[in-house]
Amino acid sequence: MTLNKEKNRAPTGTVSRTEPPSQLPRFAGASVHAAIANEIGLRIVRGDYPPGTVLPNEAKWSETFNVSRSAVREAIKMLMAKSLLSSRPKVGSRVEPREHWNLLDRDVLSWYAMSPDREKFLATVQEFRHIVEPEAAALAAARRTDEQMAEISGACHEMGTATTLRARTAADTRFHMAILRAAGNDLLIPLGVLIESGLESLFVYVTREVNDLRHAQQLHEEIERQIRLQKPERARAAVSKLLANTDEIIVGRGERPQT
Amino acid sequence: MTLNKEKNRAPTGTVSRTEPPSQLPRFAGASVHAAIANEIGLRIVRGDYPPGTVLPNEAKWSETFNVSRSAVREAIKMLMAKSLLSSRPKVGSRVEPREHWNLLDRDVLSWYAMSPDREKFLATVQEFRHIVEPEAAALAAARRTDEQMAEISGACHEMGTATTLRARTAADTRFHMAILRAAGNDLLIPLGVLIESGLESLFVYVTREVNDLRHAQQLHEEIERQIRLQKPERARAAVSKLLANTDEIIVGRGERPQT
DNA sequence: TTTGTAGGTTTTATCAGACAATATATTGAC
DNA sequence: GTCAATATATTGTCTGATAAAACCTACAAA
Repeated sequence: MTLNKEKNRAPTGTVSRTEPPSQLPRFAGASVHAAIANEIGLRIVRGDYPPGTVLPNEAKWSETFNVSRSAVREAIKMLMAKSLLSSRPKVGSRVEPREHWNLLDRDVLSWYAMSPDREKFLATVQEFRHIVEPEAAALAAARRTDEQMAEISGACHEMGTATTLRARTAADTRFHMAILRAAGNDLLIPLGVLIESGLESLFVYVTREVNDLRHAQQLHEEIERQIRLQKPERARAAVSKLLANTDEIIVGRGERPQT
Repeated sequence: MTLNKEKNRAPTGTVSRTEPPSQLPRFAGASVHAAIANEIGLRIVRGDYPPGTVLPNEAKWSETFNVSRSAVREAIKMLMAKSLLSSRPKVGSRVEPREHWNLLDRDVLSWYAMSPDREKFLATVQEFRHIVEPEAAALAAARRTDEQMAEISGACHEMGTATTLRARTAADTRFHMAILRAAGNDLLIPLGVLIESGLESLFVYVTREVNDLRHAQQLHEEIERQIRLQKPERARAAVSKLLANTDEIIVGRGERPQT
């Protein structure tokens, strides 16, 4: 679990036992390079290294985390793949301007959600949902297959019968993702991570009142119904209504998060 | 430029001069690992290795491309960062289901655009633009700063005065990206790659008639005007109209591409 | 003074070969 | 047949060396 294996790591000559432990946050089963990518990525998104800045070089990371250069390199390659970095010989790894970042990437999004301006982040995600989801629902109403409809209805029903808030949120996520899939445009699929991230943030923020839950459930069922009846316009409107309801919850309680 | 440097690559004992050259497509200045990531990524998106398939192992790639294992590993890490792959010891690198792919990534998108179903790809991109851009224009009309407006107007004007089709397309791209930026939602920015990709595909497909160009220019100017006048509803409508016009061009001439 | 050019230096890029960790496959015991 | 121990193949990590690229410096020439 902990890094710094202290294996056969005896420097030639003197044995310096003064090097700092430098814990690298690790999740179970996650590789070292993944942990490093997470750590550096988080620091970049968080703003520790503003765009244009040159990161510490490989050797430096290698010694601060007590890992090999190759592990660091692989981590850096991952961040390059997400356009957070670009690196060239002699010049080092430079943080790219934020316009280049792939904000819709799952990891980048999660780092964003962890950064100080979490609240602004949630608002941005919510607004984005307003832009995309009503239209997606309309398309879903027009093109859904029976199989896709079953998935939507199933998730909606699970939402209603879920006993824990966590289970409800999970079903909620499935519901909205199923709609995206039913819309029949492949490019909508990656946006599922936004819904996931948004609902998860919401989950942390609020514990809803029973009345809120009842009302929200009705709004969801209305969406399900209109997609089932294949009414694009009404499905679009129903989603807009649901999102407006979520907006209220956010502005109403976002002030006092319960983290 | 060419790979296979044939340096001090003399195997112990016999010298086998029978190994195939195995050219790896390289761009000027691109590193080996980047070239490998491109090649493997393209093959995956193209469908050579369907989701669920296990890729050849590191050693195999290493010898087919005549590069070191580390170069291959770094390439694979990049593809993992885009969720095209996941890999575990003993089992190998397995292609992830397509729902996991980050389709909105610049590279993945470009691989998609190179794959056989290019036409379907273009249609999907175009439809996605219908979903997002009208709303983005409405937001831009409501929130643009004077500086952002100058950028939009500038690009629009350049479109009108461009002498080559390529220059026009470049200005066109800038125009739409500027609108996305002016909309004031950071999550819209990464969608710029879609516009880029879509217009570029379009560029390959059609050489427009002069009348088409004149009409398209008017439609763009109408968008510019409504954003300048800060009329969200009219801006939204103007973008829808432009996209509908583009649709016609695609269905009208998409049948006979001029590649 | 300015300009060009040749080295020197720092950093990433690539290579090679070893060992560790892990998940599957195989074998053996009961 | 079931379960546990062992073998095996593949990625993960480490080390240390060399190559290539880009910036910096010093110096020479116009």
